[in-house]
Amino acid sequence: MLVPDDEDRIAAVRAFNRFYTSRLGVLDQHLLKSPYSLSEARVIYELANREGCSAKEIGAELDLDPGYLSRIVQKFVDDGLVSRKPLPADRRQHQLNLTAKGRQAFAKLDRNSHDDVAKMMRPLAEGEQRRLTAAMATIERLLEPAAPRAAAVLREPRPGDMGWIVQSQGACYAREYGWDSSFEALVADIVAKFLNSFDASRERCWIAEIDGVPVGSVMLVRGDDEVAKLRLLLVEPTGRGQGLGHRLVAECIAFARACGYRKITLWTQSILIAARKIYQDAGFVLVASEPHRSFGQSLIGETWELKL
Amino acid sequence: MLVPDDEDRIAAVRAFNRFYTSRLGVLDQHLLKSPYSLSEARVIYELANREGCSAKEIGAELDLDPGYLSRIVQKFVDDGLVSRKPLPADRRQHQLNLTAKGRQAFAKLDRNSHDDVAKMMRPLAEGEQRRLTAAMATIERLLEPAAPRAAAVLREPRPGDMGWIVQSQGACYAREYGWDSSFEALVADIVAKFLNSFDASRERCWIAEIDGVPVGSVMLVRGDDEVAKLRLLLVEPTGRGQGLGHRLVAECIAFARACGYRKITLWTQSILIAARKIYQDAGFVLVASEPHRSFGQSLIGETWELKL
DNA sequence: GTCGATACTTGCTAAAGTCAATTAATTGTT
DNA sequence: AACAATTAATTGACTTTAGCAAGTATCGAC
Repeated sequence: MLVPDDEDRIAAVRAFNRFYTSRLGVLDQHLLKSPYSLSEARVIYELANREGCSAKEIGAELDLDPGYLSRIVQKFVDDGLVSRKPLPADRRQHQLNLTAKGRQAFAKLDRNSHDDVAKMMRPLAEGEQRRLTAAMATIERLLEPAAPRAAAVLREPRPGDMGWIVQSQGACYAREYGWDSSFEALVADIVAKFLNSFDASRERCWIAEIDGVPVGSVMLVRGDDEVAKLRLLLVEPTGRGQGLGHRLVAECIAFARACGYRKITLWTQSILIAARKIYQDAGFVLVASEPHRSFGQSLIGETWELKL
Repeated sequence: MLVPDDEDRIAAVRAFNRFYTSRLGVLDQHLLKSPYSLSEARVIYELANREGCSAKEIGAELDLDPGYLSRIVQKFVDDGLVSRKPLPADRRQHQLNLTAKGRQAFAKLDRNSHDDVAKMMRPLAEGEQRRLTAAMATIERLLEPAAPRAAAVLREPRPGDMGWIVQSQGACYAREYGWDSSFEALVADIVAKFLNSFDASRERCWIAEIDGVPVGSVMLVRGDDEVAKLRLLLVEPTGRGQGLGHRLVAECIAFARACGYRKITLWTQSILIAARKIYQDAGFVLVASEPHRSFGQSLIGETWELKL
């Protein structure tokens, strides 16, 4: 069943399609002045990028009517852009290749297309260009069913990531549970302390990232020599549903074991169901629970432990 | 001059254009089975989304030949999809509107297009859909020449914004000046204190935002009853060059005046040329300067003051 | 060899789009 | 107010683009 959010996203995609249709139309305008139609240009492009392919291949790739394509190829042969030699293996097919003249024609089309795109990108600063291509790569990866989905990666924090943690925690818990700014302050305090008294041999932070965009985090910090604390576990909505929370916690546990801690503790709230489940699955057990009033809400705080 | 990186990005954009061309082609296939051509469908879409517009507007929007468009409209009128009534203000033009039948035709096209997009998105998890639409929004924002730089607005902070300040400061100063994480820690500390002991009557923070995306910030906090401190002024690269820094500082000064402070002080570094200029322009004067070693760098700290 | 499928070709046609000339109304100029 | 220039829309003549269907040669399986 579709919910309003789904509808919003569909509408957004359709708006983008309209936007990009006209954008591509603008870019194709150069072709109107060339002696080739859009289909012809696409055929030339395919020919330039495949050595000695058959008409069939091109037709399949560009989804062109075989009759229409046949005539296009015919015309190219007549104009001396394409050479056609019979394929010994199958004499119904021909091996098509661009001639020198054909490659020249391609080079011209290619240069025009290149320049058009370059012109479109010129007003953008380098950072903006990067964001543009990153966004395009994201779209391609998501919509290309053949391509593997972008895997989330866990990595060490980089400059700005601690701030990102504060931001995502502050925004998420305010949005989803109505917590007030004292929570964001608490998180800021935690990350400040982490940065200030960071002990690389016994403490660590991981950022989960998809397509170069952070979507989750967790921290393991020293309590005392025996006890580590797991803190600030969060996966943003965009990263949910692929086991990232589990991976982050698993990473913490593995690291804690390697460090020689005997126990991991953590403090969480009863209403955070998803997090609770992750802790449970990882072997944590609930050892204490008490109501408190914080972050503008009445909550039930819970302490969980995992013996290593 | 183009460097290899630029070329890579251009190639990436062109690859995306080819990819999305064929993707849009697939989506438009439904139209082949409808009684309307792509252009006709686009005209119907425009008519459905503008009340009583003229042929001229549509032609401009869709970049259609006036003769061709005239015939399309003619056909729609003949088929009873569109009503045409003369525009009193200019009798060369006509006001075009979809009739009930026309709206029905639109509804059908719209539904088909909607369903196609919905089908395309179905295999994606919710998080993936979010990333898809976010990526599309990024592309639109970057490429839309009409609103390339939407006007920046200054607003009060919202949940997550304090974290954003930490993130942007941490990332910017690391990238641009090589400052280490102790700086990000300092910022986290400052925002934590701000949130914890915030005095709404005498303290304030502003976020500069373009298109809903934060690009800058500043804070005015209480030193003592007479002296306010200006802190954490920053405009991200994407927001620079439009006087946002000046606006943020001006906002602080106005607020400080209204609060009855006698003086604003601030601490900055000699290497931050852009910020220095902003303070100078606003009337601040340099009152002290001393070298120090912080954030992994050798810096010259400066204290500036503005008497109110 | 026969049969069905495949790779293309050819003839025919319709749809889609362009161009130039025309009309009618509006705007700007002196 | 008269006149030229411009604009919105229309019309006729035309080309290009595209798609279908029937036809030909070849291939692969039995």
